[in-house]
Formats: sequence, C-alpha cells, structure tokens
Amino acid sequence: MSKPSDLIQGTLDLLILKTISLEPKHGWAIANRIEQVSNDVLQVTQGALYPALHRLEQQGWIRGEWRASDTGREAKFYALTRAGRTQLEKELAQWERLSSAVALVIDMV
Amino acid sequence: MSKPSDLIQGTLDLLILKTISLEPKHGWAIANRIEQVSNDVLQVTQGALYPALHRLEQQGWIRGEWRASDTGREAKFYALTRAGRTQLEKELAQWERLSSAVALVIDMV
DNA sequence: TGTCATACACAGATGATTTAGGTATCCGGG
DNA sequence: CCCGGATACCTAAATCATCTGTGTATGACA
Repeated sequence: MSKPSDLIQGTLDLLILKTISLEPKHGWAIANRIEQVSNDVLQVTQGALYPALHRLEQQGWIRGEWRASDTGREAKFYALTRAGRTQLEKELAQWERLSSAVALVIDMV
Repeated sequence: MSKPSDLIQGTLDLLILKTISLEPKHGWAIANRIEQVSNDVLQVTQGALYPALHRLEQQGWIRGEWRASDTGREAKFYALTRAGRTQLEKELAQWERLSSAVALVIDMV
C-alpha cells in the first residue's frame, strides 16, 4: 500500500525551504511547523525529512549549524543560503505553474 | 538531473481519470488532451502513460476496448467504470486537500 | 526509575516516473 | 514507389523521493 497520502511527491523541498525562509529552524521544528500550518494534512515523516535536509544542504541551498533549541537541547539549525533563496523562488514558480496546469485539467468541462 | 519538471508525481492517475470521464479516449489521445488543456505545461510521456493505463485497468477503474480511432486506425479506447468514477471523486478530493495544504504552507507569513 | 517528548540518523523497500528503446500502420510528397 | 512523419501501442532499466522500521541519546516529569 503505502500510498503517498500525506505528501505530494516533490513538494517537500519547497515546503522545507519556505519554512526556514522565515527563520532558521532545526529538523524536528520544521516538520512540526509544516504539519501545524497545514492543519495536520501534510505529514512529514523523519525518513523523508532528514534525507531531504542532507540533500538540500549538499546542494548548497541550506546550511546547518548546531545550537541549543528552545528546550535547551542541542539541535541542528538550518538556514537558507542565498542560493537557497533563489531556489525557493524557482520552486515556488514551478509549483504555481504545475498546480495551475493540473487545475486546468481537472476543471475541464 | 531528470527533474520531474513536467508532471507532479502522483497526479497522473487523476489526470487520466478526469480526461476520460468526459468521453472515452485512447492512450495517445489522452496524452494529447492533457498536454493541450494544460497549455503544454504537463508532458505525458508514453513510458508513464501506458503503465498507468494498465495499472488503472487492473484496479478496475477503467476498461479498454479496441475500436477505430478518428483517423481510421485501431486504437484502444478507455472508459471509466463505475468504480473509476468513484475513484475520480476520491482523487479530486485528495488533490484539493493536499494542494490546499501546500498553499497554506507557502503562503505562510 | 521509567516513560514520554524531543532530536538526529540510516537502511531497505516501494513505486511512480524518466529515459530509451522497439513495433507497426497510415498518409502525403517527391 | 518509397520514405519520412504522425499516429498508436508497448516494455525494460534506471532513478529517485518517500515510507517503514530501527537505532541512538537526552531532558522532563511522575
């Protein structure tokens, strides 16, 4: 089974970039924030989250740094790089483009 | 690279079901229609199309039948079954749900 | 002391799509 | 008459994101 019922494939990068564009966050907080803002519709599993973070960091779009979290524990905070900001714009445009196209098809009469 | 720049993962089934819900079509025509209606934003490659059609047929959501196409050639026309119509409703609702959730995140201030 | 929430990470399976082929027919132009 | 382009079907291999399932560790709380 394992239908991807909780995430639209390919949007996770966008969601992460957007989430930390407001302020740097650590992985756990990023996942929580996405779930919260989406009213628990989007579920970010850790098995998707951490690989995505490493991927994004390797591409140079985000940068990680160990700091103390709100709870006083050490956590890896990720911030957008300049390239990441550009990438975010790109992914936003791409999402807009594709989701509008899907809308055209499903609104077809 | 091979970025999925021409299709949102997981939406192809929805797009196909919707396209033949108006009137039965053969594979080639389905792909053309989707591309046309989306202003060529969505590209349906044959390597994605035919496996998807077979998948949908196996699930009992569409039924194929050989008939003559507009051009006089034999082609396999696919029509929605009753279960397919139900499935289409489901996928429409799901898409609405998920894309709205994404919108919430990317419009986050 | 033990359990829950926080926090990171990875390995293996899954499954849709991309890439890249292959077959065959029909039509029109040269 | 032949050849290229459009139509029409199909499949195999590779890629890659995500899911499932684990494992580690700490701090708070009861």
